[in-house]
Amino acid sequence: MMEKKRSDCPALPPGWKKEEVIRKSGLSAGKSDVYYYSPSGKKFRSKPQLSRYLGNKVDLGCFDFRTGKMMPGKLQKNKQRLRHDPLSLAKGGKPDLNTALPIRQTASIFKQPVTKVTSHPGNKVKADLQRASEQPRQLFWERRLKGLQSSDVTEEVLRTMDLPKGVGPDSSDDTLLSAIASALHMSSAPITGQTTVAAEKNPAIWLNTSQPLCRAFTVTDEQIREQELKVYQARRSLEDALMADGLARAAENTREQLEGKTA
DNA sequence: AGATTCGGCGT
DNA sequence: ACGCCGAATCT
Repeated sequence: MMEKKRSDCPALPPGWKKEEVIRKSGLSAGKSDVYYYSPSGKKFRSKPQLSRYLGNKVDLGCFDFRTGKMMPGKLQKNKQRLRHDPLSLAKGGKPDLNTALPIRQTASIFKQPVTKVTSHPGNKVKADLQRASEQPRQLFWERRLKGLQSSDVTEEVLRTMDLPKGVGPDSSDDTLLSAIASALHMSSAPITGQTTVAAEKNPAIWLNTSQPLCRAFTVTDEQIREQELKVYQARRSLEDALMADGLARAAENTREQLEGKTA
């Protein structure tokens, strides 16, 4: 069989090969596709894929995927946006070519950028742990959560719960539920709701922004017991499901082994 | 199953 | 016009 021509690629670490194949038929006949092969033989068919794999090893900022050469003067748009609007990367943006900070993969519904710590002695980034909680918040910031809903795997929207009446310009149950969940995520302090009645009359002055926009509530022992029961039951059914799955897998394995021996 | 190949979406 | 990647097709 005819070996494909894979050439060395000087712009990449030793051992990497480049291949160009011409399309033979179809509407795009005559065009070509470029592939790269790692020293271990893995195939790469795009720059983002290559970048993901190489990580910080090689800066592909000015690497031209098609030609396989470094092109001084190819980097600009990505960098400018990064300086001016770092958070846009947290949303949709480009698959950053390893110039962007990673986003913390936590359960919080807010994307939390990782703090880049350098070795500069004078660097005081996050020297005091208070800073995170001292950051100013918008009044009514919960409104941004409006319309967010949780759903299960079948995309059935989960029923919201009955909640104490809201305070402020938006008091729909779904927003309030999100606000409470967020409050639980973002602070280890107790979540009490708004404790001063004044907040209802003039929220702009009396609102406690680290508490969700609802009247103060108290959680009774009875409610705690109900919730404990729910968690217990959920754990039981999960345990059952895992057990059943384990047995099914075991049965499957032994069946395959028997078939292998008799074949 | 894995490799190859072209279509076609998004920019 | 082209990069990128899904998926049909081939081995």
